[in-house]
Amino acid sequence: MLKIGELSDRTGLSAHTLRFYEKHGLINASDRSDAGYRYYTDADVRRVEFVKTARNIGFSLGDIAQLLSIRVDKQSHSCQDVTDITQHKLDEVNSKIAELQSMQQTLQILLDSCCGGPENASHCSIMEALEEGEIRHAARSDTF
Amino acid sequence: MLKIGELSDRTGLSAHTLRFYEKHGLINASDRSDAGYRYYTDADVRRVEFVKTARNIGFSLGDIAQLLSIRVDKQSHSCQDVTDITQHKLDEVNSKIAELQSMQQTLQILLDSCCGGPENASHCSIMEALEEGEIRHAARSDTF
DNA sequence: ATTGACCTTTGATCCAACTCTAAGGTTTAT
DNA sequence: ATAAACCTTAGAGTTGGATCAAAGGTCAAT
Repeated sequence: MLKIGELSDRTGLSAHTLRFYEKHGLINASDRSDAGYRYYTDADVRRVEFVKTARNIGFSLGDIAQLLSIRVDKQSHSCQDVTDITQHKLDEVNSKIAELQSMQQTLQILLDSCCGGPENASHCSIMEALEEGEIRHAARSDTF
Repeated sequence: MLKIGELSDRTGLSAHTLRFYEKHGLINASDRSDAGYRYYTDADVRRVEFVKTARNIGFSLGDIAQLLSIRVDKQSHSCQDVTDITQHKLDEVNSKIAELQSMQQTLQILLDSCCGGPENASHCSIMEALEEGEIRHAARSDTF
């Protein structure tokens, strides 16, 4: 049985983060000491590693909660349940990429249009473009 | 002279947002009524439009503050000052894209590996991959 | 003069995913 | 027995960009 600090060492997640995940229902200590110390089993370690892997891929904590609920009862869930979550995430990622690529293009065009030199900015074409408006029609949501 | 609601109508930014931008030093009313009502000039409208354009491109409010300080005294700034900000933003966007593309690849591989059908998830290859760990080594920062 | 639309301010709330603090209790090794 | 290193909790703070609420003041038209 591991204490939280040992689980932290083993997984690379801080004790703070482990408690935070517990508060959000992702993990749980299998046992507690009389004084309330959390004690973790190997199964708990595997669960935390699962969470870590999913988080590294980019799943949100909400997604991970869903994946975990499938994990504990695989019999009652289908592969489609799993691919639905995965596909949804992929859709999110793809639309984010599209948005960023639109920004990227705009920024590159601006950079290409400007000398970037030590001349004063009175006739800087980037500043003029910003003044003009009408630079792009791409969607903007919450990027940065 | 426009009141804040009229400026809001004209720019499409809410009065809330305009006050918020003021609080963060991006804009300012040219005048105030005795009662404290904000009054805006055409020059103020142009400044707000500048902010809007820059924000649409993806610049942060901090970036925009820098661009605005160049805008009010172009003589004292060089094109390089402007391209520095723009290049920095482009770098940010590019690294974000790279990160998302890495997620995209991983998610696509997962999806390709799974039947996605109504079979129960006991041998779902996505679940197995998450269980295994060792899926990817890409950087993760704050995506989503 | 009264209605209704507008305006003012400060400060709270939201999102995600942590990250940290304060104030204290426990365990372990010497 | 005491000190170091650990653990506990509730709750606040962080980031960025808004968005809203409360409680009240003002303005234009009737």
